[in-house]
Amino acid sequence: MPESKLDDAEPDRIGADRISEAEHAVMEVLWGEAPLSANSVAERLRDSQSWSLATIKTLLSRLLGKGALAAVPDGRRFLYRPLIARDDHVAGDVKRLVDRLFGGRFSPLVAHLAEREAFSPADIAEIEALLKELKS
Amino acid sequence: MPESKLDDAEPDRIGADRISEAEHAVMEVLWGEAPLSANSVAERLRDSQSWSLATIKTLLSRLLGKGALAAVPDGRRFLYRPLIARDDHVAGDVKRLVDRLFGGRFSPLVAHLAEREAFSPADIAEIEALLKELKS
DNA sequence: GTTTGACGATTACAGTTGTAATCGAACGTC
DNA sequence: GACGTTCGATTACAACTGTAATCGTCAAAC
Repeated sequence: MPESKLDDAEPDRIGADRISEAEHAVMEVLWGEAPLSANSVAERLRDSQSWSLATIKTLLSRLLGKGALAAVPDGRRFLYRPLIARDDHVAGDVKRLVDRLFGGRFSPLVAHLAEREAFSPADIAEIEALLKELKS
Repeated sequence: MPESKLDDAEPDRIGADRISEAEHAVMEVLWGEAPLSANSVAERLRDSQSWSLATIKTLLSRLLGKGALAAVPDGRRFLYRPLIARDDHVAGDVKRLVDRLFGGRFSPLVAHLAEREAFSPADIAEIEALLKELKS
């Protein structure tokens, strides 16, 4: 039998692994600016988190292991760069939540938001504009 | 100083603990029908999950520990009943996701959904109806 | 009344996550 | 060229999760 195309049957495709919350914070930095050294990532995180440099390096390693990052050598260190698009990752997370909480349907999520008064009038206007564009 | 109103400063309020994915499946059953014995919960889950009864009992215990369930004695066993409202739990989960992925703002989430073509025309109509009601 | 089930409680155990300390190799400094 | 510094890599370790097996006890059936 001929070798499969790298399409669906391959479970270890890029970005397949889950990204944890702490890891996400690291990805967020690199989605904003890349490639960066471990130190630079740490600098960018200094305000929002109080992690030791060691912790951040652990997270970078794990993200490498998960295939979420690439590391290109730069002298004796590495520069890290995201391998997965932020948008794809976000879509996956949102989908998992919607599957779990809303039976896989998206509009009940919006209904939920509406009911819980999460929308300001400005939000509503914004969303209506979005929808209008979708319809056109 | 007078005791705080049970408002924001109290971290160990009901439902404070995170509910994991497997636990959520159990809660889902009990949100649909309660109180139920461990066995009944297992029956309701037999289709969707392939967990041993022991596993489900573990999950029930953990949910008890987290304060998400109450167990009322019924003869020599217990009947379990949710202590947290599904809607509140969902709201918490959604909020965490929105905080993590969309800077805490909800409309970007809707924008994301719109961009990723998650909405059918029927969805769009539904959401527009929702928004119209919100404005009224 | 002793065996057999049915229950909850306790214990198990590997994988993930949060959070690091430590190790070993290379680099720059004096 | 020995010495501290700087990296990544390895190891650590507790909490949480997924997934059970086992234990002790009470009740039902003989």
